[in-house]
Amino acid sequence: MVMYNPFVVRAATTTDAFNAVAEPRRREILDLLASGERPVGELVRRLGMSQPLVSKHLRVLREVGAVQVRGEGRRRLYRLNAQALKPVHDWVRGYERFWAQRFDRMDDVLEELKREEEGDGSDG
Amino acid sequence: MVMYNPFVVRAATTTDAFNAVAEPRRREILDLLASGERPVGELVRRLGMSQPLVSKHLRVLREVGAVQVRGEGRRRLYRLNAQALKPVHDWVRGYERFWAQRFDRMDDVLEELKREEEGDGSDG
DNA sequence: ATTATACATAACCATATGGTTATATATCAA
DNA sequence: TTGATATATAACCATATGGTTATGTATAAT
Repeated sequence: MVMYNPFVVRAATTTDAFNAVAEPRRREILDLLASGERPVGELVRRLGMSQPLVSKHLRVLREVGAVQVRGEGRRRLYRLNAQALKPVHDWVRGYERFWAQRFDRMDDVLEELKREEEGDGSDG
Repeated sequence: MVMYNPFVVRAATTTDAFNAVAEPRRREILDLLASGERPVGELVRRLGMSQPLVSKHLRVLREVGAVQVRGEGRRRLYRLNAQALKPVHDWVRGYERFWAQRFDRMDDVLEELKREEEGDGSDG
């Protein structure tokens, strides 16, 4: 009879690449930085979010290493550090075979289609 | 002078594959289901989490389509539906080139190593 | 020295989240 | 019918999160 401690220190969730990337606006930021180093102000303008919000998201991204900063005058230039996203890539790549498989095994494809047609009927 | 509405209906965050996958225990569940259909009880035993918690996570996974259920007697058999993870795969794949590049451009590799050595020094 | 710009932080708020315990519901066994 | 098993839900709680409006801090411009 295992006891499940309540409220035990919850592992901070924003502290890994998966969570950093879970937030759509952060993905937007990364997508923008993918084309090159950018100052905060430009992100603000191009993404249409408030400056503090952009800064907050950038902080999260910085903390997981997905971006790096460099000060230039009064501006801060952020650049992508894609290495930090590799864990996500690696993990999800493990599932590649599942959608590749569909083209290998015809009967699975048919089963799949049949199921999709029926709907899963599992809600409620 | 754009006004940023406060507290405008926040897009439910658990409602897409990215967020479903951001939670480590949900990844564990998926990883387990990758090897085949499993009843809830087995997930509970193998993962050592409480039954209600597993059910809750399964619900989230179900809602984003990452798993599907099938009732068999009093048990509910869950199986992976990896298709739902494809958006994550597709997105992160866009960044592949960044770590592939490291082997193409030697000077970038060296720069990268130097930076890693120094730490990013961007905190505070 | 003063003002303006660019950005980061702080303080705050409503809501979402992960977890718990207790309970309801459906099936199987006696 | 009664009881046990398997799972889902409800109710609840502490904390994390995304967002806001100030405000602080460093650099540039006057």
